[in-house]
Amino acid sequence: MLSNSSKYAIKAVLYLAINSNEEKKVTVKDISTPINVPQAYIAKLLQELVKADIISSTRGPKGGFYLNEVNKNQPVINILNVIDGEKRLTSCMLSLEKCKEEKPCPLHNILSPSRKKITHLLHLKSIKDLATEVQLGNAFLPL
Amino acid sequence: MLSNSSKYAIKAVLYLAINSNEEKKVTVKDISTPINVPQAYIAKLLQELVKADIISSTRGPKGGFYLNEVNKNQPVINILNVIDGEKRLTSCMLSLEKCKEEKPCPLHNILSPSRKKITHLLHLKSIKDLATEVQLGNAFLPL
DNA sequence: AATATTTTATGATAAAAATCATATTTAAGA
DNA sequence: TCTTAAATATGATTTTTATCATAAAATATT
Repeated sequence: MLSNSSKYAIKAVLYLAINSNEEKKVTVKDISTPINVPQAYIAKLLQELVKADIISSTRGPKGGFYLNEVNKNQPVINILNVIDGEKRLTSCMLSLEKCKEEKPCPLHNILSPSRKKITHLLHLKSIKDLATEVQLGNAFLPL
Repeated sequence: MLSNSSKYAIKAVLYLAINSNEEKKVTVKDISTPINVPQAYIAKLLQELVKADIISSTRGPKGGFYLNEVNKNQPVINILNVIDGEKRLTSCMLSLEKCKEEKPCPLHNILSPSRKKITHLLHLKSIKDLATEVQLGNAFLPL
């Protein structure tokens, strides 16, 4: 459903949402262990996320990654769009170029409502929303 | 969402559902062009599907691939389970080993109902059901 | 029985995704 | 201003997925 990369990215962003802010930055080393993703790999993903303005960073000593208020209020789908591309969740399930509402493939008719609901929810929910669920104990991020 | 292989497999099986039966078999050559999948690739997939009893075949002259009544009445999800494995659509969206209903990840809570609906519908709908939609003109299989 | 046509079994190659490694740049603090 | 700690840029390697190729086995037809 999602690529490994975007799963890692979501975990990292949620970790930052919960454990960082402008005053308390997190280094790539300190994020890699708790989210259980190889350091060199997550480093690369974090760089992409910074470039796309999903997360923030500063270099040098006392530097690191963090989420500011704007970052936190972004919809979760932004992460997926940057890492996996916009089409991953919305393109035709049979990869038919001409599959449209008016000319749907056989799977389209059946599954389109559920798929739309998924992308809608990912637009609706912000990074902060998910982080709050974790902080309230309604959701978990084990290894 | 689905692998290339399972997309191809679904297209091939639907093609057979519409264009074959015990008396009218279809060769790998005759299926590859209309579904727009490389011949050598679809050949391999068809072999897997035969082995898993999703489709039927006979060798030699006048041989080919076809769907019998049992084949046609199988749920569509059988194709996906054979080609992509059962976990592709059901495993945790963050690949957390311990993500369960009682200990859900943040995406789980939000998206689980929609995901369950998708797998439920794929269980519910048979290959014949989808083929019928195409034959009635309610769905299409363009390139 | 011989031949031709088809699937089947097996594996080679190419492309993409995932993973690892490191030199360069930036900024804080002594 | 020097040193150190951090991100950034870049690219190499490995693994997985997708694609291609072909010899062997089976079966219908002559």
